Amino acid sequence: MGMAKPDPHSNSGPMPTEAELDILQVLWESGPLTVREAHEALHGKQIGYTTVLKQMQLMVEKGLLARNERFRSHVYRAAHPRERTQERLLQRLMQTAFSGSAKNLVLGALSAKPVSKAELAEIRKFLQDFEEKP
Amino acid sequence: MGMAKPDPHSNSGPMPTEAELDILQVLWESGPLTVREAHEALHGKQIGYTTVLKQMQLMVEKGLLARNERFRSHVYRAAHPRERTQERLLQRLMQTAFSGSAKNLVLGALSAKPVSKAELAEIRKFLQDFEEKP
DNA sequence: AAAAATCTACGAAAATAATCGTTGACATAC
DNA sequence: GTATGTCAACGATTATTTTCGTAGATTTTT
Repeated sequence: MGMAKPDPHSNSGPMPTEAELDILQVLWESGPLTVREAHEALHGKQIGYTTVLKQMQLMVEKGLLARNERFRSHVYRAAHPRERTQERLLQRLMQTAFSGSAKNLVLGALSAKPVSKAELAEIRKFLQDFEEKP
Repeated sequence: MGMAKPDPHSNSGPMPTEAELDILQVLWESGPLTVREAHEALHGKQIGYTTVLKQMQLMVEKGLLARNERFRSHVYRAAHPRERTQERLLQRLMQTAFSGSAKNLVLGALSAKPVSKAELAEIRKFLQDFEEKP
């Protein structure tokens, strides 16, 4: 029998798409926002206001965002904490591109972009805590 | 002025999609294959033969695969080494989900899946080499 | 050599993602 | 209170991805 692979999809809710991640990103960074505010935060992307609106409405249906309709301008927030979503995306990438190897993913990430000394130190500290309590 | 962000898209060729990665995966692992062989390697996915064929043909057009037509059954191979593609995918994920922070991505990966002691050791060794020559 | 199997090529459908215009409700400014 | 601006809702369009059926060429089996 083969090992059962962890399936990041089957967990609650769908994966965010590329465009959806742009929106989640600003919500994670700024906290709850109206559509207008989110649209402004995304102005670099050259996206129409109604596009962002529609996208955010769909994301509510998908369970990616939650919204408060108490005010005339609805206020949207990410339905899940950043870390949880990041983790699921990593699981998927680990499966689809790294054959499930966390080690290779980590090494790849370290090669993909220069990391500052301070950050390297943090990573090593984390590794240490990690080995101490298995 | 803001920093110019590295754009993993602008590099040569498009990013592989989800289904395309399944195919690349088997080619990276097994070396060059015919469509039939690739299809068999993918039998767990319940995909039709012509689907895989078409997919691989499109991937040649996109520059993701190369093929040798010398034989009746064309032989396909990945156009780029695994590491290169992995790196580009990581760059993208780092941008879209981690605000560009390699450190957070690495820490996330370490949390996302338990890593064996041996692998942790490898990672630490890599980190060490890394700090020595900056 | 006829029949069956195995390929590629091609077209097009189905599914998913991203985009925006228009409308009507409501609010604010005049 | 009429005009102007802002908003959510909805429908539709376009682009991209995934899927497969069918046809025609070539090889293999009988």
